[in-house]
Amino acid sequence: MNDNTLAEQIADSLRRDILLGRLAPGALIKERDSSAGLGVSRTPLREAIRILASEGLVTLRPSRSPIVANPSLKEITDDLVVMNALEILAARLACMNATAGELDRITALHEEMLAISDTADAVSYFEVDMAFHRTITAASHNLSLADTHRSYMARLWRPRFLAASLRRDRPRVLRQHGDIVQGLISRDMGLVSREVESHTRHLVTNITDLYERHPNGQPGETVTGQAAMEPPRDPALRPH
Amino acid sequence: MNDNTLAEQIADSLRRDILLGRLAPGALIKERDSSAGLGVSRTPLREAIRILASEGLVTLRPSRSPIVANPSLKEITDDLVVMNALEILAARLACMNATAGELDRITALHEEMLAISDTADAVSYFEVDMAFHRTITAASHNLSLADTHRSYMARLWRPRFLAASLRRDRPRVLRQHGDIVQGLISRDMGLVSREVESHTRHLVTNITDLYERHPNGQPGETVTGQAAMEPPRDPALRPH
DNA sequence: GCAACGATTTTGGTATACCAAAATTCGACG
DNA sequence: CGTCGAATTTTGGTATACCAAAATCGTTGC
Repeated sequence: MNDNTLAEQIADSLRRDILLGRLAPGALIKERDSSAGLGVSRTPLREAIRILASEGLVTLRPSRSPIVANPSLKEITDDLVVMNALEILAARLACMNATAGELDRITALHEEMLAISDTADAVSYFEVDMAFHRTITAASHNLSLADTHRSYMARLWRPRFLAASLRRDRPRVLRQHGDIVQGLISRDMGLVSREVESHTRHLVTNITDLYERHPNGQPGETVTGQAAMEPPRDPALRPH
Repeated sequence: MNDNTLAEQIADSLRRDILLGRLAPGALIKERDSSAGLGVSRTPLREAIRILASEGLVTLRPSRSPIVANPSLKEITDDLVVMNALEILAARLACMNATAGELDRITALHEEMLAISDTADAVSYFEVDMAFHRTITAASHNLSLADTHRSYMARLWRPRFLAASLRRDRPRVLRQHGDIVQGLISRDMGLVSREVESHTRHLVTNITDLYERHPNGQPGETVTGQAAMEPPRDPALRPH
């Protein structure tokens, strides 16, 4: 059998459907229908739904069908505030704990992002953006922090993706990333804190703008393009 | 039937067993045996185990029995670092957002703690301590932050409880709590940040001491006394 | 017409049965 | 006496069946 359990595969599949907009916010996820649609039984589908609920992508209601989460702007902003604090902490810890190899990987991702910024589509561009932030978090050498941060990244995936699609902002983002890289390499905790904070502040502004243009439901239609879109990995189980 | 689902009740029960030390760190939780022992079927027990795993109290291993988590000192310290950041953020937000009523509740809890500090047993004392910190987090008016913080409180419950049992530290803890209350009331974000940080630093020291005296497994035997011990509520489902 | 009520259907929650890895046991062989 | 390996047992993963709330819809009485 496959190395992953069925429930995890289903969670991955549903997560893609939600994040790419194929499952609209507020849509019902009936256990019988969905499991039949995927050709599996209800048991692993139920488990998958709980996984997604713990990531904030699905809302559980007592004795009622789970629905695709439809967070309000306040909830998204609240999540961003928390993720901001986690990223600042991660960056500061990375200043202290990152190995030379990790700094190289971060630098390489930044340079790749610079290289493709003119030509890449939103999807490929965003993939590198995600990898950049995730690598910094990993360099903190704090597994709990990395897990929690990953969870917030997942639930903020869609708003972040939409914001990253604003091509006019790419120069600023790249400049800030460059400053963060500089701060990490020189192990300047004050600098990285300021830059991460500023980075998030712009993100909040952009997402607020987008949200006010498309108050509820789908800001922008289904994400098309390559199906090889990186589905965020579910939080790794920690083998203590 | 009861208002809570069976899986949640099982999770509550297992959580109490783990946190009070009735289930030793590293102990196997076999699905068949445990479910039979509780007189329920495997399905809700499985779900309960996933809940506890998401709280970090149980470790899942592929195709092997789940075991009670047995975190290393580094993992506990890592968790404390994250919780510290979350508490600082919560306290700063509470400075901005707390209502007068919430500040009153926080003050009342602090005064209750002062009143019972000489007479109370470890369990009752710790209950108030938990409530104090949880109320501050709630006053941040950021639900995600409160949930995430609650999760870290849960997984750090046992080390925190053992540290709080050190009676010699109570005067310092009470003084720091008083400073935090003052900072909140005067909405002085700098003050509360410093005090929360210092609070956590002492906690890390105490837990490190305890851990080095009892490296693995049980530092201190099963918690006895009243069975009415507050079992931490599982993270509330957020009705968006 | 319409509102209140009850039968039917739908749906999540739980129990049970089955399957396939993984662990264990025990005997054959060196 | 030790070691390797196959049969057996144990155990987590999955499918299916059953139950009880909740929602839906049709009916009835006003």
